[in-house]
Amino acid sequence: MSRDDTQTERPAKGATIHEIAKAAGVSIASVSRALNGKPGISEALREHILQISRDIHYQPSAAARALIGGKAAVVGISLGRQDIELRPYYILLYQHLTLALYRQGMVPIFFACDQTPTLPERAGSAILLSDFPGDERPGFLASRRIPFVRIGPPGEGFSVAPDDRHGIYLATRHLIEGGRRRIAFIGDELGDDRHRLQGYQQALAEAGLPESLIGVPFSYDPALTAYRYLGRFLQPGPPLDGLVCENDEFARGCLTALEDRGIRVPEQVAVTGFDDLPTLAAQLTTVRQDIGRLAVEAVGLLGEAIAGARPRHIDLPVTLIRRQTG
Amino acid sequence: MSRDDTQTERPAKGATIHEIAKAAGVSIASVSRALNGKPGISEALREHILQISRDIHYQPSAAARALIGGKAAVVGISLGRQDIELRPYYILLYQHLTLALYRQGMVPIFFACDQTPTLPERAGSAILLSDFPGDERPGFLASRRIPFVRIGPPGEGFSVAPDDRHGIYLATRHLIEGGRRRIAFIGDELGDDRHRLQGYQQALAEAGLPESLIGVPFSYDPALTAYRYLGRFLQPGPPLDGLVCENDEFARGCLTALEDRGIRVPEQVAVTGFDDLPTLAAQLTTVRQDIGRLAVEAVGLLGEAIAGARPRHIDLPVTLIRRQTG
DNA sequence: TCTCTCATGGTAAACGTTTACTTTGTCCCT
DNA sequence: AGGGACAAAGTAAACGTTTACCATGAGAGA
Repeated sequence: MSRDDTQTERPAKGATIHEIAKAAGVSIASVSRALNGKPGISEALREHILQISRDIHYQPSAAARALIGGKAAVVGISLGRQDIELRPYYILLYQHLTLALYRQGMVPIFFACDQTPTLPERAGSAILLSDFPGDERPGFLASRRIPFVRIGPPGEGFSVAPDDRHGIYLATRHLIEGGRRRIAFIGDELGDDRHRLQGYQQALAEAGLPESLIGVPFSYDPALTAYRYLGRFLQPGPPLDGLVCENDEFARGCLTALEDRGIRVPEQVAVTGFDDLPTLAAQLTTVRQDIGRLAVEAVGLLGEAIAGARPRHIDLPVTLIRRQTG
Repeated sequence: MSRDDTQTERPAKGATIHEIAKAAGVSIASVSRALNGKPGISEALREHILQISRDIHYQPSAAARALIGGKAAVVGISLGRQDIELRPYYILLYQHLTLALYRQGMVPIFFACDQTPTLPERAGSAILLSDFPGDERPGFLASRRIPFVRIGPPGEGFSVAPDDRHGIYLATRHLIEGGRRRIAFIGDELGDDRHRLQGYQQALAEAGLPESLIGVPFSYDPALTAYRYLGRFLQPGPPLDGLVCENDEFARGCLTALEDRGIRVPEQVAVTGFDDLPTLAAQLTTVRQDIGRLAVEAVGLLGEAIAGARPRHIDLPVTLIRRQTG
């Protein structure tokens, strides 16, 4: 949770199922059926009700649902690769998702990636985190007809993601405009961040500069890994003057490695991160993404998925935050 | 969430206010009044009702309370020190707490340490994580008459914690029994883990061995910090044959540092951790604590605190897990 | 044309509390 | 002794859903 987040512990009072019913001129039972994608209602009426509920910003009451004990309110959150599912970025995302779901009257339960096959037993819908190439979860959920939303790049079904590629492009461009000419990219070629590498490549190509990739595998301790990988790279002296890191943790590891070698930042080497995590990015020039918004959009899409709307992707804007390191 | 956790997405159905009423031969209104310390009921009857509710292990449904409109169902989780609140251990704890609370029909919302003064506006009770010496939160909450539970060492009010001291004692004893004689402790003297140092000291004292403390401050990247601190310590060659680490992350950093210097584990140096985090402790000899149980006990105590029972502390058992590193 | 069947939509109960309102009964004052 | 005041306890409504069950009407088979 960002520290200045205005938390609402209950859905704002207002719009109930009864008001939708009144506005639509139907009974509350029909509204409930429409909202939960239950059968026994005509497609036309469902659409009509959905539209009204959108118009009046209807928010289901978590308390009422919990009281009943229905399973519609349970959302499985399927974590991604086991090695990175506890990174600060995901933690923040879990928290925001929890809050966003609660505001919609839903309850999250967490599933490790390899536990996901058991998800349908417990949850009525799902949010998939950090999908990766070859990820079997979307297919699995689709085959079980479980409504779900991916947090990741456009593809089949519902999805939402920050504009990774553009974010890194911005950071790289920023370094280039600052006069840097030997810019390396620190990142993992695999995983759900593969679009970030493309942003780096695009910016360099446009400027006619050579690429230099330092592949750092994700792990439980990204900062330490980056520290060691960069350390090896720096052996012969600094062959570079700019470092575009795929996330803030890599950037922190790089900063520490540079500091331990007496290399001045940003005079000798400029460093940028990605995410703008509150606890990590203190002085870091980085690309900010709005995790709170990401969570809200994901939950919104989930509502659409449950109601059976047409799949779509939402791309979230990112902004370059200039601080001391570049 | 541990991967084999049997999750229940709904609160277990249990005794309700109606059953108490029937057992006591009174109306539910009287039961409610007794339970909430409201006036309009005789002291004798109140006592009687309280006794019965205790006997049948009554747990109020926070969902129902939330429906009515109170904030009784909202539990503020006050995070600890800002620099460590995103560590994997706490993440796991958040997740388990969230689940345990849902099972009681309660909803957690998160407060950063410095946000905690605003907690009473939103939540009816609280769980305090990682209290530290000089922590003002318990006093603050007590003065506002907010029921709360600390996750930490015994003291005033309700609290629950794993037996930190004994766990480290076990690990240290294990190394001593394995023939190690120059055993260092890697940890932060501050924070809520200060009891772990004591366990180390006790074991060494009993064996008549000298202490050697490597102070490593907590931070967003414990593994990297440990790596660097241990690195300095190792300069003149390995002056030690055992490393007792205060947590698994420190241990991982130490293992990496040793590996980078070609020091063999466990032949030359044995290493132990603490927590047994699923993603970190693969081959690590470590002390396991049951985070799921910790969360459940914390929520149970919170129920007692709300009902106005007598404060108590719960000490949770820990076990030594022997793997390859020691 | 009369029923039988379905699809559709409505009615109302249930979930577990809190609380405003009502009833009962006791005690005291005149 | 009659009535007013007050404490103690009960009754029932309300919170916002979900869902089992019932009602309606249209189309179809006879």
